[in-house]
Amino acid sequence: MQQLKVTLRDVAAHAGVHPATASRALSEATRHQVNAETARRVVAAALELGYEPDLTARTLRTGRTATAAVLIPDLTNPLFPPIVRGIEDTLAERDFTALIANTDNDTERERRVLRAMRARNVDGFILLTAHRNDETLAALIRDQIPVVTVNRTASGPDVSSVSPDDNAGISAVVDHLVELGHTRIATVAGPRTLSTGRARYKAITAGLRRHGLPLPGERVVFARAFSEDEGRRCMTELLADTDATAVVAANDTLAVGCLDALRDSGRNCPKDMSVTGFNDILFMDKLSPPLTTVRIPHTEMGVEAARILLDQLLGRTTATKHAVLPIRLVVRESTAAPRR
Amino acid sequence: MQQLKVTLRDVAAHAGVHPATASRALSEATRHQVNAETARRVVAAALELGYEPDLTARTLRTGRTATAAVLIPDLTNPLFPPIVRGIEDTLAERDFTALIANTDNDTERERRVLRAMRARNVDGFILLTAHRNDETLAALIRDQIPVVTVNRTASGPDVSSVSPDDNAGISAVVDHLVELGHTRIATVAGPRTLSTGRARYKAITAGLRRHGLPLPGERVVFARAFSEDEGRRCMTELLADTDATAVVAANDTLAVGCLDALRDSGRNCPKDMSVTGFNDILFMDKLSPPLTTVRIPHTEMGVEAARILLDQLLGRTTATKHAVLPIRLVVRESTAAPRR
DNA sequence: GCGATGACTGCAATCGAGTGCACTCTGCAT
DNA sequence: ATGCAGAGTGCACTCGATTGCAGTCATCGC
Repeated sequence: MQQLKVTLRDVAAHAGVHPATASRALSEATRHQVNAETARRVVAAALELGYEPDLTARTLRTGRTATAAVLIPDLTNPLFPPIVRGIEDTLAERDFTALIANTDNDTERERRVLRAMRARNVDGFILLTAHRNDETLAALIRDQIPVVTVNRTASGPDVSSVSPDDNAGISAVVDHLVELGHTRIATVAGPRTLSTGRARYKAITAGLRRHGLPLPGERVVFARAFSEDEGRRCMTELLADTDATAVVAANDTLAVGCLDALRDSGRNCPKDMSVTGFNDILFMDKLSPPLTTVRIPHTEMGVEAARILLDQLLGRTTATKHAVLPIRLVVRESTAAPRR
Repeated sequence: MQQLKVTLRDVAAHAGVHPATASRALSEATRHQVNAETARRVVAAALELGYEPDLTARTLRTGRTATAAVLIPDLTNPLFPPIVRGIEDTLAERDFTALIANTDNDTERERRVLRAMRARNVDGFILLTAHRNDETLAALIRDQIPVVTVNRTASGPDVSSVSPDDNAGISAVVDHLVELGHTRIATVAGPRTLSTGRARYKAITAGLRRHGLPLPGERVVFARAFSEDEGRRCMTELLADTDATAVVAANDTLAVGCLDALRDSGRNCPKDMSVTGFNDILFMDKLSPPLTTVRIPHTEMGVEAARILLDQLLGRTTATKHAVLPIRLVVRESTAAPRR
């Protein structure tokens, strides 16, 4: 008959020592303060009783929770689950837990989440929600709480970050389209308040310039969010008045909306218009047509972010680190040579 | 200059009362024990200082964490994120938090997760991982910890559950196919160790029988897992020797694999073979062809599960409850009348 | 005028683990 | 023999909020 809750005192009693001694014997760091034979007895007793230290009590005493908060815009967006898994699995290796919260890009909600997380004494934060002037981020830095941003970065403060190589990705896309013979290339750009939106937009202008190609204003539409609806709206707007033969969307979700708009307008992709995405989220290979896009290492990004955070939490380093992970162009059937 | 950590003693001092009084004044349930004017002063002080009670300390004392563990097979499976969001949002309304963990359908991993969760003193569990003889579930029930299973159920013990109406869903699918003129209907069934696999398989045999149609052994293949690979394998196996004109897959993921296998074999869906899925996960409307499937109320399932758990945790009831949520057949383009 | 009732409030213990400090005891050097 | 170092333990307090119990004080009834 296993007891419902085995406490340190139980273990100590069972081993015939004081709880303090038992505590020291059970912790790797303090074991040397205890006689080897005593330590052995305590460990044996702990094992026999099935002792699991109460994390709550430990936290109250030490102030550390072995927990990291993960703030994401919306778990339902297929970009995030693989990243979150990478984070969770990596944290778990060190017996850390992730607390996930969705902000829906809503400032008010984000504030609430932040308070809730801090009331829970989380040790650090992983933000997939950073925007250009991020008050959450600023608050964390002010209070010296370890943070890592993933995918998106913020301007200003020096914070560890993990992001895909936006520049290389967009460059590859542009090169690919130019190689196919496109010269009139348009873009559905992401929101300028998000680093991914800005970085990719800049990369497009740079990429086209490199090939001596222009990007006139009428070939650029900025989405107000990374959503299918916005993709559809932007594409429709472009279609109203453009001679472009290809559209570079700032991410897959926008690209999916673009494909919808093309279909609705009776146009064919890729015959009438090539479309590209970014991220290569789930099922992009199953669309009609399968989407040419830029594959980013989703899980790896999560893994790397968790590693960086753990390095800070375990005190192995305090230096900020910026990881830029390699991408790969995945050519599928949404891109083809322009008609004539 | 805000203090880094405002404690109850600070609030008490600021209001000129004892911490015990402050505690009582701040809790809805004990406020009546305190003089109204005193309570007002305490509340004002708390507000002014920006006091947030330390959840860790509260937990240590009360044994309640306001936390629910959510065990899912794999967050990366698009079926789960919407359910999890429903859970999280509903828990948040009562200031509860969800702790999410992935088990990958691996017993060993599940055991580890269970221990970790219990060390964290979670108040209750929501299991999306239940299988027929579930030892995790059994352990929780033995220790009288509140549990709700979602999507899948377990055999045996009486546990609260939330599931889609598998029976009605498959019935609707069968009716739809029969109406289109199909008489030779095959199935890629789910694993028999999972309730969803069994229930839907039974529903198919029942549905066909209702129409006086047979389901001979050569028209049934059981998948070993709900994966695309298994869908592909099962469909290939069926194609080797069948005169069926339609395939009912036990869920969308299997159906996606079926579509792949059909394409690989040079066949056309729906002309050569109709295919149906179950769940209507993300992007099923964007496949080629868009998948006819059964839409289940993902988010609602999560919401309902969280509600049931909260009812138990807040002591509003101890009765188990079985919610079966309504489904809706979504006819798209992967089903059509059989060729001739 | 005195006891009783009840409304408030404070005291002190508690939850379980961790840790600074002090104490004991052994072994060794002077 | 005395002193000292150092290993090993135990004591007691801490973390912050909650709560059973007891104490204070005012009010009311008789």
